[in-house]
Amino acid sequence: MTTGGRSGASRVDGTGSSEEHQLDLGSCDVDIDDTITLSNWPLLTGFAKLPPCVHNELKDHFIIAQELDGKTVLAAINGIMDSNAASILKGEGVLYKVPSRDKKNIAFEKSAGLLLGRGGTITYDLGTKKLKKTTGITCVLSVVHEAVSKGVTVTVRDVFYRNRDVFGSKQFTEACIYDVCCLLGCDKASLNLVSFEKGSVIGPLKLKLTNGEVASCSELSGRRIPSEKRLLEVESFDCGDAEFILVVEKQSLFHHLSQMDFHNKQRCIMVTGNGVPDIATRVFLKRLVSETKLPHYALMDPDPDGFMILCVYAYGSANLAFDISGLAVPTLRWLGLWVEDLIWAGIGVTQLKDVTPREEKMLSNLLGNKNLSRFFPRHWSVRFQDIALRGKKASFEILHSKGFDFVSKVFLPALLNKRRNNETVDRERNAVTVEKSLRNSFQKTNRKGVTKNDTDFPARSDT
DNA sequence: CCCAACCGAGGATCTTTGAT
DNA sequence: ATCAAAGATCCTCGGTTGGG
Repeated sequence: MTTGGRSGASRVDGTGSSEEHQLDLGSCDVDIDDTITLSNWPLLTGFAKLPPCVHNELKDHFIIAQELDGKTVLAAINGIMDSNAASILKGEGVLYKVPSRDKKNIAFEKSAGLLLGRGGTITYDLGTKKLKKTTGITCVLSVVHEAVSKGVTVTVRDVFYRNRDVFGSKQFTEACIYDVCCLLGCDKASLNLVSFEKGSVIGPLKLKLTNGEVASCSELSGRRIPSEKRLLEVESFDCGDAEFILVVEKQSLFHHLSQMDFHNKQRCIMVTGNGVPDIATRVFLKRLVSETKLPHYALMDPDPDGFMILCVYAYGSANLAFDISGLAVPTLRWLGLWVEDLIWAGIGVTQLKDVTPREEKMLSNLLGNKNLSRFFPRHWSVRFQDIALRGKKASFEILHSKGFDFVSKVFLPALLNKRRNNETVDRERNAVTVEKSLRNSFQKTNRKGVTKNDTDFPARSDT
């Protein structure tokens, strides 16, 4: 841990609008201007929360969702409803003052990911424009009150179907739920709201539960990552002989690798969120990383969606900026796939696909987000910009043209070795070299108009 | 084909500001 | 005080992933 050197830093103004903010941590012994790594981030029980001193400093300036027990949630809801009842008796209507989740109210803090500022507040009342949201929030509060009182958990879907006419759509239901989280200052799990179990995990990992039972993740097709609420029942992780954690973008690759027994052969714990990860997967990964201290890598396609998903894992999402209960993993390393890996594997650049207008926009937004992009490792920026400039994307599926077991038996083991050997190399210099070699290879390819088959890629050992 | 998660874009609507 | 333009905010829609 490092101290100080920040005493003169300007403080966040509380409006949530400061882009170049730095926090004065005073006596706090974690300098949050440095990347908080696993070695300087104290281990905590339960969810991998921020260190208390950092949490205390941030909570004055940002909305930080906390785990609340049922009693506190009920008391908060009762308080809000009492206040509304008094307001109605006075002839005024129902109203909620909710911290604005608008993107302009979101700042980026390196140690925690994206954060929701305390500055903006939206008042939802019975006016024509706000009526729908006000009704929606009331319905969510009603369902949550009942669920917490009875000690049962409900899904977003349950909330939607109970008041279908009010909500109209699932997206709107979700927005109302997130507003209630901001209103009460807690996470979704504290409201006894659970999501569909979306993520999966496989590998030599055992989950030790609070009731003494042990759940193994080494089964053939892996194990569903439990909801945030049920994750509380996991007391500790036993990672056995695992050497690293591998985050896989999509289910197809996860399924393929697990079928090929990749996790056992490479001694790794594989996690997937099936595309954009849900909250449970992000909480699970954060906790796994914090408690096992294993190196952690991400396998994402070199396309705008892959970049977006990578950023959601590493920095969090704007939509859930209020909930930083272990959602961002800023220490995540992008293992691949990179375009030069395809060339290395003997795949021609002519096989790359065009980036669609939607993806173009997504990429320019990622790169244009100064709040976030200045924290990208340089080699990420180079590769993001490269895709944007070239207008071409790739995916792991291209590698299947080399045979179905090529990825798991030849390509990924070679890629892991390559990256491990490069880990000590100056990454900045590496990125520049990569940039130059990419330009050269593509220029050659364009000149010749044919596929370029270089490389130092190892010959297949099997056929 | 519909569902469940997530995301961003953009049109619609409301509010604020400034000119007259 | 009125009106138009600009800015802010809300919310629907459509995109990704995968499952049943």
